[in-house]
Amino acid sequence: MTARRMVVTAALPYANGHIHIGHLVEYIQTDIWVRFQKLRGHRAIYICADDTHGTAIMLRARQEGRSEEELIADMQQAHVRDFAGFDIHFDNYGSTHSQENRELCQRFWQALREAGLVYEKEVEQLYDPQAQTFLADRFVRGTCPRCKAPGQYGDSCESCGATYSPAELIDPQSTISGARPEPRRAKHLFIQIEKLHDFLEQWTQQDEHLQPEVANYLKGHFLNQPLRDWDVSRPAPYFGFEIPDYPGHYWYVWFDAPIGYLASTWQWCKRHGEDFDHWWRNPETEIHHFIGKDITYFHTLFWPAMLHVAGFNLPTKVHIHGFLTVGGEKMSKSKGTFVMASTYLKHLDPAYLRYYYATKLTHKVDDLDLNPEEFVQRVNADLVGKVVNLASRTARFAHATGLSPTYPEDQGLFAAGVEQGERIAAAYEQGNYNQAMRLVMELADRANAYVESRQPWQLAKQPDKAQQLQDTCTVGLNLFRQIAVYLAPVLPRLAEQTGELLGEPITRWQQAAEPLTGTPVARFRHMLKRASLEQVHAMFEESKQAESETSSPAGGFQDSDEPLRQEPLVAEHCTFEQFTKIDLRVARVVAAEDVKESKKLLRLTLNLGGQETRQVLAGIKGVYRPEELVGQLVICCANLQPRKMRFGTSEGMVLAAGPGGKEIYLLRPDSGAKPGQRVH
RNA sequence: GGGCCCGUAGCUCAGCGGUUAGAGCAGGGGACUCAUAAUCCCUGGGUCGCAGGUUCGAAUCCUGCCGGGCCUACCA
Repeated sequence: MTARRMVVTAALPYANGHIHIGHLVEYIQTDIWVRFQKLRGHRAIYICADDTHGTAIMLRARQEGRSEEELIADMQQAHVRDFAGFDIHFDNYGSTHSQENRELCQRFWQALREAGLVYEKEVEQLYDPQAQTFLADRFVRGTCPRCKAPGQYGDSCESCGATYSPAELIDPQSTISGARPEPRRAKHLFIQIEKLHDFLEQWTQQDEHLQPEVANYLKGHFLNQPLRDWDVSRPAPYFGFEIPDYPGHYWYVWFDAPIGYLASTWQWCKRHGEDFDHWWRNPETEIHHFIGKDITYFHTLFWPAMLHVAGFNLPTKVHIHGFLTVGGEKMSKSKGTFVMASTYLKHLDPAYLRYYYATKLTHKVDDLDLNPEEFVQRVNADLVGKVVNLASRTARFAHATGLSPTYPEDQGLFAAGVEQGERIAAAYEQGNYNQAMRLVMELADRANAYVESRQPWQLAKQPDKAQQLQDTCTVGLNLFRQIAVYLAPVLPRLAEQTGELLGEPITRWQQAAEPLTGTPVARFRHMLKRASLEQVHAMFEESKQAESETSSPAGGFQDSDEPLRQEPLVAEHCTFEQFTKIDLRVARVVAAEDVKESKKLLRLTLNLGGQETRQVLAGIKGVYRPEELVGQLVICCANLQPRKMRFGTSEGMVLAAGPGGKEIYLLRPDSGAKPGQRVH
């Protein structure tokens, strides 16, 4: 087997937030892959960095009254600590705000210029005169020009799905300062990526650089039409690298972020006396990117295009994974399932999560579900019950004697395990960790059955069976060690403990094929505690509390100012007269049904007392089920102009708070209120 | 609106054109007691979302429908 050389990367975490268990899917997946490759004797380096540039960082630093550099340094420290807590080992963890990255950006830029792909164009963008910055679409909120829903983002309406430009919003507001943004024209630089269309068509569709579903997606969605030019510059103020030949403008964060992969590799090369070109400009070197499906576009179109033009290695493979759900649902801050890495570590062993993710990860883009009951049960049944138990039930008997001088007859179990090892390795290589874990557990099952059949606890009672006892334990411990080698990429600590128990560190895959004999066995020590559902729930509980504490104090309740930043207070007063024009009434939901064709709507029939009813189409399907609403009292606007919608006419609206999506909270009157009563 | 993915036992999933559809866990019965109430043996359970089509043969390929998730680029 010739040693391969590979650069392996995980996506660069953004320096605007902490690492959570969703992020960890990727970092653990990548860590397992790199550890596996190293164990197999290949030269693989795990490269990552903090992604530090962009408007969001600039604004946050401003808000916290410190420099961007301070902010990103702190965040990097936190990230590195979180990763280390999960045994995620990077060969180099850099930052996109590094000298190496600046130089490399310059190199890419020059190549793009020389290829004639860069041109200047004037664009109109909203500008916040108070914060003195241009506003990305998501920093602008206003009323949808089509359906008049308030509080919509600058690019599209969550309520009716309309898309538009931020300039078309009614009463737009900056979510940063609350000021009314004004359209301003500014010059930007664009890259004509369409000129590389043929190259990208080829690269994405050939040689399995991408999973088939991803290749299809790109083909059907982007490559079937001209590729739009990519806006890669941002006018000052912006936190990033200023473009040397275009003063006052900065590279857009997505331009310099992937270049950070190279910059971080370069740092590693400098520290180890390696030749950078050897790692990034050499057809023998494999480049593997692990990313989430949300950033597919950047890594499969822009990024190969940039590498191609600048003359660096193209990715050998982009491994794309899905998102984490918890209990079948999106992670939610209010439910406490949005768990930070540091919170997890306070309650549970990192090995649990590494193993659990491994049992769920495949080469596909599918989402991965963390089911709390299954999590506990899997970890306990597989790791504690089957694997660690093997050592636990044999090591004690072998402590006094050590292992037998020659490897005993074992009914071919060890040899079968060696053979299984090739299947396990293939599964790891393909990213089918779930399959690898299943194959390993088969071995553990067989090993436990072996111990059961030899009954070492009976042998121990009979002095004349000492040799049989030693032989049985020698087999049991060697089978255990074989498993520990196969699990080493997932469970590095277990591999270490196994090395200590049997006196030989685990460093090579090949060790699984070389039984240990005649060596001492150390005193057995617990390797892994059992997990409990209570711990998992305690973790969720703390995650809930953490959410409300993150914000600035207001009175004794410490409510977050996040909602206000999302939807700033309306500056203009309304007169009492204006207020009374809105006829708000208590109403009872007398019927509720699903509007099948719609993603969001429920059809509610409201009774306002007596025979007075209103049919209302409410966008609350994602949160409320029809049956739970029937009979409930709500507040409705009774004199709202009826509105024709695709599924019928809506004759009013029910009042609710929250930004939308899963966060919708219906207003309900206190007990005693009667349908038809007016709200004053 | 367009697109991508998924829908197989209670749960998580494997199988993706060829013998009576599999695994782990959960459930039921038994054994054992060395081990972190761990382990071992036996066992019940599925019209492979629905409807058509292609084929000697379909969970597996094609079409449509239903249900779920996600994406929809100058957003990070």
